[in-house]
Amino acid sequence: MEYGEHLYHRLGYDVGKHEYIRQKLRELGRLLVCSRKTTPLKTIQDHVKPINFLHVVQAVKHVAGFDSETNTYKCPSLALKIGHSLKKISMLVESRANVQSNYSAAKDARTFRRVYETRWNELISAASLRTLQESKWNAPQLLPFTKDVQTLHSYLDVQQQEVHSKLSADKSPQTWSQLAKVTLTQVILFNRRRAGEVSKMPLSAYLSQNPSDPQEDVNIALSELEKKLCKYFRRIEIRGKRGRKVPVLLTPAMQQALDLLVGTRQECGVPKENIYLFARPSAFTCYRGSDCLRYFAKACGAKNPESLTSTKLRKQTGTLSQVLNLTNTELDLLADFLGHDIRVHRQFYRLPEGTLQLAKISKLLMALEQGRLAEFQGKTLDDISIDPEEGQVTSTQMENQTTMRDGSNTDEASQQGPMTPPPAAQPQTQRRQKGRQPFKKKLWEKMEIQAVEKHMMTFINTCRVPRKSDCDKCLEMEGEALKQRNWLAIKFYIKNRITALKSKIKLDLASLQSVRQFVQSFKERDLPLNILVNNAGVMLLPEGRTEDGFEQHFGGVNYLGHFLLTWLLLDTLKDSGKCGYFSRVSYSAHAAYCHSKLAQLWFSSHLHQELQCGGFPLSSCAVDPGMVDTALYRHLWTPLCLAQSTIARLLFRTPAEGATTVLFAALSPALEGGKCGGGYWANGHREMTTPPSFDPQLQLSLWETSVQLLGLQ
DNA sequence: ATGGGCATACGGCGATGCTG
DNA sequence: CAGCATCGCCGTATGCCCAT
Repeated sequence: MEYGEHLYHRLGYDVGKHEYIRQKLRELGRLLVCSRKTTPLKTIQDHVKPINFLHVVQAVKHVAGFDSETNTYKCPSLALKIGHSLKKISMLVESRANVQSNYSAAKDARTFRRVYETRWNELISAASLRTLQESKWNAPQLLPFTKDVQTLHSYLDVQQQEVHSKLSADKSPQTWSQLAKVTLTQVILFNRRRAGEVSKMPLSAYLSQNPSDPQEDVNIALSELEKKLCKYFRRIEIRGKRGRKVPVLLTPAMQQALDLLVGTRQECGVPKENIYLFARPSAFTCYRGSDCLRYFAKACGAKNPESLTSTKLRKQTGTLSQVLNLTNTELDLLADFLGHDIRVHRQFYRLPEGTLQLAKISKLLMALEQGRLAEFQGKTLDDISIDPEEGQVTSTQMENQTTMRDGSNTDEASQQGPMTPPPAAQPQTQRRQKGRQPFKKKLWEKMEIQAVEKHMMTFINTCRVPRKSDCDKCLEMEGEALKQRNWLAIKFYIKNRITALKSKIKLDLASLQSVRQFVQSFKERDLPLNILVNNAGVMLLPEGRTEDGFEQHFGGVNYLGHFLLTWLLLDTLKDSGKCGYFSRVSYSAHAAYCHSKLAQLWFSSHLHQELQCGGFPLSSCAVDPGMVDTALYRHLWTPLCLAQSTIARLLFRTPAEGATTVLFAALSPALEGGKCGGGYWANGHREMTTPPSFDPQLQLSLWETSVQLLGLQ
């Protein structure tokens, strides 16, 4: 209940949002019902206690129809939404407990949230999101045929004229509603607005529209062309998503129809109290745009009416195909461009959606025109303002029409906010190139660096970029020293430190010097080392020697490099207590590769024995990840490469699968204490290897040879 | 009534620009 | 060139709303 109240206080001012609140509560209700049936949880409060976390996960999975076999949900979004709600609730519970000085309860709620944050993704959202993704793969987007859209347009035009004259003669509610529906559909289609928004357009919005442009300052910024367009179309503004103002353009034909509709409302039995422009006679509601659109899509005889009703497609093609007589391919091209520019715009300009759409299309059309736009600008202005509605646009007129859309769009765009790019075509593209602001560079003072290091050293050492909250915390604690910086500066500083660090600790196993350097810089950082996975490797390299003069497979990447690395790091490993040393063994017909792997196996085995004798808390084992499809095979010849890429999916394991065995060996508690170490692991369990790999004598001699070759001890 | 879409904010990270 | 600062693109989380 409290949750509902909370929502109500936030959103309750708007009756339209009550449905949203109800919906949230219903979701929780379902969860609760399910929990009571399948788990010991009885109240919603129980759901935000950390002890019950796993029960909650169970219940959510159940209510969302989780299928453990396929790892998918029947309704993934429900699971996600419940998660969000639970998080909110835990916060409410915490604040309530705090107000009541019930600190243990508050702590419980906090703990729950922490558990939630770390585990929810893994247990619930990951699978949900994947389910959602997958369902999208399987449902290819339906694109409407250009022709269908055009059919619909002309059908609507005809209908409108017919019903219009009919209504003029016979003022019956039926005819009125027909005209209302037709016009509604036209408006939606032409403006590619959300059907819901247009349907709910209030009568007052239409009546109060001001034909003379009310915004003088905007007017000045417009070109002649754009001014004319403003006069040609009438624009009214309605409340769209998030209460934003959304413009709706009306063509003269629509205006006529609407005028008639408004004029005959009373005669046709529309109640005065009905506030909607597209009202239902003898009711207080309005027609629903989606219904009308669907109906006319069917009625107009389009080949593919379903795709016409789809929001997405209507959005892009509605206006375009009416104004431009585009062929199918051209339209596809447009869509491509649009798809790309959407993101660019959205991220850079952060425009409200309505504006964005207009700006997007204008930019896209400009790109299409490649600067030819200027030639046509103004020249054919009169043509455009006279009959863009005819629908029969000749090919030579196409550019002109384009100009027109551009004009009207930028008109809208420039009205919406200061962030909108200027209407002119050319500057817009160039601006992006040189868009970077000049900045002042402030050297990081010693004092500042110390202050940051004091708190953020762990981030630097572990190569993790701190989050906003981390940076804020640091700022708070070192407010005095860091008053010149903001959180972003700290983040960037640390990020740069990390990149610098990374470039220093690059490791090339083929170069023994690089290995030594790496170990030195690693030791300087004074970090613990618990697990060492020697996993790099190349195979089927062309004949060659490393810079130290060894054969590539054996001397470099696959064996000696690892040997040296492990040798040098052994101290750190021993200090850090526990260690798994792993060498991978992959099957391969190629001799050199095979031998180097065998060498690793021997080394691994011998190392383990040494470690056991010395009584160190370390173990070492060899792992075969199987034939993993990675860059390991990149040295295969090209034809083989091709074959590999297609066959790979059948034969090889995915990298993730291959990693499983390695991870198992690295993390499994079964390997602690070294009793089980030294073995050879494959497919998640211990396997025996071929006899030569366990010949102690051979192992020892390899060991000694390696030590000699590297000049150790 | 209910599942899903969509916009947005935020965070991560490689690439890249700018300045001393 | 090193070191600071940004950009550009992507993915995830979240809140609101729509379409059926």
